[in-house]
Amino acid sequence: MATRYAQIIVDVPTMQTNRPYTYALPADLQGQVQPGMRVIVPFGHRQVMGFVVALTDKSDVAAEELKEVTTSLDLEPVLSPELVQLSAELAEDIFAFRITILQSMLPNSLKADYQQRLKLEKADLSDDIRVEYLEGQQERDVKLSKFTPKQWRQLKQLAAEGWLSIEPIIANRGRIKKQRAYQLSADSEFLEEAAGQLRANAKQQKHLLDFILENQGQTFTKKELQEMADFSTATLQAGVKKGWLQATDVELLRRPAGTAIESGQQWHQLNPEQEAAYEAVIGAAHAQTYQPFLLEGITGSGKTEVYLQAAAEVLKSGKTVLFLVPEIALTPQMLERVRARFGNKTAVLHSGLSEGERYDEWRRTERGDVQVVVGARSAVFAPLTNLGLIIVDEEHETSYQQADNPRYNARDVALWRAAYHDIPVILGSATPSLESRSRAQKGVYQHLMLTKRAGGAELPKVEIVDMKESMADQPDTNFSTSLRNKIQARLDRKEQMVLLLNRRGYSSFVMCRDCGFVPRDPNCNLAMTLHMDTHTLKCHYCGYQEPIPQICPACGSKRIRYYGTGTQKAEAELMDLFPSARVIRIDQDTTRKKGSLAKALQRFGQGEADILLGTQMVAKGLDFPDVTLVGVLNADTSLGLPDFHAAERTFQLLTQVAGRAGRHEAKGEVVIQTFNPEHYAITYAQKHDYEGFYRQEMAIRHAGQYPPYFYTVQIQMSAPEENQVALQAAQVGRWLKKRIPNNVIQLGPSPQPIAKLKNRYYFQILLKLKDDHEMDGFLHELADRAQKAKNGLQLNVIRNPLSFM
DNA sequence: AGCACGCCGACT
DNA sequence: GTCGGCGTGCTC
Repeated sequence: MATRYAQIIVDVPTMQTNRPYTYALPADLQGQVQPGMRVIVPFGHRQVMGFVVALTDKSDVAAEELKEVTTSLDLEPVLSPELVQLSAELAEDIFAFRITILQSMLPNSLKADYQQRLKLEKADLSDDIRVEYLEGQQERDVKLSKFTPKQWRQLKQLAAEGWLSIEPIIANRGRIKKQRAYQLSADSEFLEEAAGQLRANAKQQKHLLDFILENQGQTFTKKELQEMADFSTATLQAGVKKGWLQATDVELLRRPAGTAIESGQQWHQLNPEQEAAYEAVIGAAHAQTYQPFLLEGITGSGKTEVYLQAAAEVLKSGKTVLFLVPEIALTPQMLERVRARFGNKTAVLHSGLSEGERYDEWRRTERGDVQVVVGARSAVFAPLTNLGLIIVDEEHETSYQQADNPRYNARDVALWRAAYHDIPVILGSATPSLESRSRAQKGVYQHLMLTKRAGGAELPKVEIVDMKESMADQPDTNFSTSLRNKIQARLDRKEQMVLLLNRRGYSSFVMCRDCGFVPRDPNCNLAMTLHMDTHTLKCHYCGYQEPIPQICPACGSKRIRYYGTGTQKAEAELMDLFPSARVIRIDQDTTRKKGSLAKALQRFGQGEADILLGTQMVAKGLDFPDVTLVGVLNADTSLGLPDFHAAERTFQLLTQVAGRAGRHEAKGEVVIQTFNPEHYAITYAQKHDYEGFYRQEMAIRHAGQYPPYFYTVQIQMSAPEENQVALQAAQVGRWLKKRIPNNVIQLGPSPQPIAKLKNRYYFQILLKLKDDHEMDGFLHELADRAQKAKNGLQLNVIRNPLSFM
């Protein structure tokens, strides 16, 4: 088939260019360029990178208007036909630019790096210009942002006059790490002959020849050769000269640290419930049918064992497995468990990797060296072909939806990919999202239940402490009498504890007792959080910080007090109450450094501390056998958020953290401190009753016309000027109102709960729809029009947002 | 995103 | 008269 034209998505993320452009393929690229490859094309007045998304043999653009593809960046496609197709549908679905999706499917190392190569052409160019632009060199590569437009104008002028040349350079950002290697000759005759001719005292060379004869035809890196036989560089070079071996470069794959690569660890016997779940999944896998399963299993019921055994079975048939976990649960413990089963066949893709490591893991996957990919959100685009099973652990986690553009939800992408490959997908959770649970109810997903804890361990007893009473008795402490006693008992028995406080920092805000002044940050207008270690007030949204005021800036009073409690303050109080206790604190502030979280958890796991105190991080995916007490210092933080998800999030968090206690022989106990002891999210968590919570919350969602009874679309608008957004949001609101059918509910425009962020003001309109896509046409039109809006207005359309902050 | 085209103010 | 300010529109 003649493939003279290529449809190309260019690397220009704007509304107007969000479609394929047709290019002619020069003769030498025909048959070479394939869909899924990156190419360089002339676009407007410059060269840009683009993705080939299709090849055609005729064009609907007049031939004289067509330009030719300049060159190809790849010899093999970097994206499979599956991912190319996915990019189109996903872009449409989440109102994102297709180029942005295509880029996020690849590791950063494969992103185009645009540079300009400046080259001196006439030696007598004036010195100050040479210093300014070339740093005195003959040739220099610089990014466009290196100089101002005015400087570029001058450079172009100089180029036009022939002083220097400017040539665009587009390259991959990442470099493949190469290492010197040697391929040994396989010509026995030639080698024997060479051996015969050696001088008697050429010991080293004799040694080398013997080695080559033993390992004919194989390739070793230089490092390997030197480790095995201690050949000197000179000896090897002599060998190369004589043709005994050949020097080449091999790709060096950087392996992330922490690899116990011993596959085939002992498998656990499945209990009847696990067995049933396993069989259902395997049945669908063998039948090669698309089937989503909701695996609802209480904490400690052995969901992971079901995942791993189903995965193993699928691997046996030669297919591959994609295993998604929330970033926060991607702990060394978890990876260890997977690697122990699948060893070298595993690739890990997560944000803790360096760019190079990430690229290498991606390439191992792409080349077919691995059969299992474990990773967080972005791993859903792993270049696995021949998929046999997809697993989404903790499917309710909101971190599966990316917080900024493109706002894809990895769980939904996983479902898409499973449908594409006609394979099963397991959505697992102890506390499924209402959306998934209700789909299971309707039979869209097959519902699988695990109701028993592995090894017969019991669910921990949960005590609720009313903090209104505790505070009345002893207003100065965050630790109720009950919790204090239980902590002391654990310390006496040398058992471990986990304490959850869902707020980092020292206290939540600072207020003047006399005039009520609360310091707010100038960018977001939010109350700032106190950080005692650095003696600053910080905004947790934009990172702004300033020193703690000694006197009130508003009234001059010295009576400035701290309200609310963060992890820092709780830690201080803990040390005060239990001076002998060894405490490890984990939150964003203590674990910012790569690997520090892993280290902290490892220390706790080895019993180097009694108490693990932290934010949400302590609730997810950790499994420490010796933890017999879990304390939630304040269960209300997430309950009070202005978001209809608040109860769901609170219930999920409490259930999860409660599950950390008594996972093994030791019996566990949980204490939940709260100002809302009667709230159903808390009482159902106390009873470990997901189904009860589900029924009640569904009734509330039904009454309020919220998901999962309705789909939602959030139209988010922002601008640097408050009255500008307000004005334009009102305009958008009127525009929509005229167009929505009467079964669609429109709320707003209204200021967002966090109305100012990073010097921009936010407004939103919320649409509630029965049919997810019925407004798509208007919404695309709206996004298109907004692009042309003035006064710095930005408009985002967010389908089914998981948070309204 | 760039860059040209095009229409109004302060300068050799 | 012209240089250059940045609003508008297009890129196969």
